[in-house]
Amino acid sequence: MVAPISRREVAQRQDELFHTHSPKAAAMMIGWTLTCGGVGGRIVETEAYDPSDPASHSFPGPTARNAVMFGPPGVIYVYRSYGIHWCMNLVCGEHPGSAVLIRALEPTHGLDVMAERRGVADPRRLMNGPGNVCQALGVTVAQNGMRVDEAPFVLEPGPAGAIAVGPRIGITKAADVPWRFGEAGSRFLSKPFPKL
DNA sequence: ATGACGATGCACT
DNA sequence: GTGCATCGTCATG
Repeated sequence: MVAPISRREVAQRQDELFHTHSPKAAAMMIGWTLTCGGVGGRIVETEAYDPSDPASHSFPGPTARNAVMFGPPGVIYVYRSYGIHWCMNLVCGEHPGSAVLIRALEPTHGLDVMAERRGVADPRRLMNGPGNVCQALGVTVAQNGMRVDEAPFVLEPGPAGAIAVGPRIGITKAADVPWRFGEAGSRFLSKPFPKL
């Protein structure tokens, strides 16, 4: 066991994260632990979005849906995907309209709860994709705009292995921008990273 | 009022 | 690998 990190240092690291340009923040977040209501795990896959990026929800400017992306950093932006799934981002960056999509977690907390919510038992399938992450954590639009550093959320730094980088998934615009990040070799990724 | 689209996941081949 | 469910959001009339 490692000595627990102080409350003050957590706040310091969070503040740094919240104010880092999203592609760098997305890489920094790998290995951090995210839970909601005591349920969650280690972040192993993220994607960065930025207002200058045609693939970003913030690209067209503020609307009712993306409003929280343009507010203060450190809050959760939740949107509905394909009419079915919820996906969550952490708003963070050097300027408004930047966020990091949480794509996959390695389950560490509340495995039983997640298995029931997801309807699957395999730990590798609990949070392997942004829609599944939200289903496992119980996150919906009801959490849109909530701070990630306050209940029911907990976000704490943690160690990570080598970081893999690649193109983002499921987008057609700016599909070549390498703003997908993950823990290399993790068994909990939504998809493997393309080899170099 | 209406239509096109999508930062997905799952069933199926 | 392909097909598709399903609906909020936004652009248009």
